[in-house]
Amino acid sequence: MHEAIEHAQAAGDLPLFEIPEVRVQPPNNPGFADYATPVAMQLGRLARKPPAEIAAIIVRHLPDAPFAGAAEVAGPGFINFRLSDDWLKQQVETIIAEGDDLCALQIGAGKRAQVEFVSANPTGPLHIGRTRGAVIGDSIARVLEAVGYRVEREYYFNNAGRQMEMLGRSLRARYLQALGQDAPLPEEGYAGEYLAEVAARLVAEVGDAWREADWPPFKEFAEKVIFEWIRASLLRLGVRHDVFFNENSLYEDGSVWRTLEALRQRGYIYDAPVWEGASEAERAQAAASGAANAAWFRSTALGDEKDRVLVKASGEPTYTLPDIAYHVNKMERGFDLLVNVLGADHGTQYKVVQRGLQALGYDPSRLHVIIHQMVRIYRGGALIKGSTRAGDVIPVDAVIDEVGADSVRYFLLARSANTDVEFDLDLAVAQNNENPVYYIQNAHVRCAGIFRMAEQRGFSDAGADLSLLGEPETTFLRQALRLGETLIYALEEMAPHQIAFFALETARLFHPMYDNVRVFHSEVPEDVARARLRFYRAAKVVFKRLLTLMGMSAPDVM
RNA sequence: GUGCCUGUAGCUCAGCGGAUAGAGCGCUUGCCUACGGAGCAAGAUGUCGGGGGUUCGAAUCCCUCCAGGCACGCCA
Repeated sequence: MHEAIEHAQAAGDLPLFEIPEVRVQPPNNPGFADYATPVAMQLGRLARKPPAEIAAIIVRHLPDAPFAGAAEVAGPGFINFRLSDDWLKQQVETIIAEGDDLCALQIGAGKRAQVEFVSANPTGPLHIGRTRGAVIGDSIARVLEAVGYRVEREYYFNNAGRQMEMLGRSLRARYLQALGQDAPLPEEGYAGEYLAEVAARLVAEVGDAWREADWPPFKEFAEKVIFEWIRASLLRLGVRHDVFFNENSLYEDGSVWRTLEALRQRGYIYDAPVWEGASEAERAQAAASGAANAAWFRSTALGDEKDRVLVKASGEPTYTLPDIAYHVNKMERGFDLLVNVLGADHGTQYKVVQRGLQALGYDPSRLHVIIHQMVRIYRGGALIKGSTRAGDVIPVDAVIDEVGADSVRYFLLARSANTDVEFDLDLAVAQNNENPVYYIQNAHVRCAGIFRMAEQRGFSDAGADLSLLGEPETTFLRQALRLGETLIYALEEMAPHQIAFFALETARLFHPMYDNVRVFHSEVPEDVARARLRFYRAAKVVFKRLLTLMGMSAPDVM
């Protein structure tokens, strides 16, 4: 397009002006065209001609391309394109040749990306909200891989601090209870049943030898077992992290304090009992309680509502300081692209980290954050709510047991990260046609079925003449080849749910066609059957690719 | 109260400043002796939360109001 406009300008058909970005995209209504561009209307003012006339000029200057059929002007000035049918039919061979790398792109070739996701502290089993982050993170990682990046999946965790101490103390109580002792759970301890499970395992391993032990060994044992659980749950969903990054290492290598020092040198740190913008009442209260100095981050200088404490009066850093140090660490590791998947409940916290990076002279836009909204679980129409601490959360393992890993992945993926997910267990448990997972997977199963039949009959697709394919097949191919632009869009918008919608649309085109385009039928001549079989080999590749991109299985039978 | 997210068909949700706003489920009416019926065909269904504005053009961008969610700790 760009070329055509330049060419038209060079030929004097259009006046000189700076050419804006040209969008070519499928129209809402596929009846109009395969691809269309409203560029002539955009140019109306710049070129001082009616859009329809501009469109006609551009069309005259369009370069030839093997895949394009005729371009035409329509409506108020749209330029419409059709893909050529011959070219589409030949794409069957391309699709088969590309196989599992179908529509792989080179956008990220030679570049490294890191995706940080899940990052749950090992205080309890993986629950559904974190699982949403797991699915989004792993799916965007798969998109990045598809467009050429080398991707590292990272999990950041903290196994020190007050929460982990509470975990150790809680397990200690459960352990003593398992030994028949009357030990109350600590206040604000972890009350979930799962710790009783951990305690039972501990008793099985050490008997009553730890009866007099303090909380630290209990913490370590709980951490070990819970991490095993979390990793196992993730693995069931096809999620595997390359790096588990321990917050503690940032203390060990001194980078936590170095980060504070760096901020201080840049004038972003001050020591005070209350922040500079505190109200009279807050000051009076602090003075009355004799509060000592804390180290404050002057984040208000970067647009924050209030300054944030980085080091408490006790001398301990808050969670925020190591978090900034961690992101500095990531910035320094030389990735070309950093992605961070967070739940909405961490959205505010993240902004402080972003300002920390900014204060240290980093460009915070190098770090792309996907913030996803909450998952609400319903059973029997009733909302199930709770916290890890209270222990009434459903571990995702139970959900996987009920509906299967593929369904969990699909349901958590097939929504924009910006919207809440209503996960209705009753609905998801019902394995009927309300579940789009089966609709998509069935497309793959049906392709596999054709090849089972072909094998039985000793029929091969070798030497197929693809020109015998018909209009339903080219319609399907037209859709399938949009995978490439779907990947680009998912990448640009950091919106992996696009893949889920694309897969459903593709299956939606497949099933009606399958009914009409039979391979083994008395009225289908052998050479047509051969071409169609070849076509279904490509279709099978398409669905395998789509399901794999979503981290789902591509079964041959269900 | 402040910040972020959301409001689109009966329900769950897509929708990238462009043409007649879409899909799944549900609903209505049909179809099936064929590679897996977890199927197929046809149909009905909309004040895009309300109101202003910008634009040749707004569900999309801006302002405002209403409604819901999340976050606002010297917790992590």
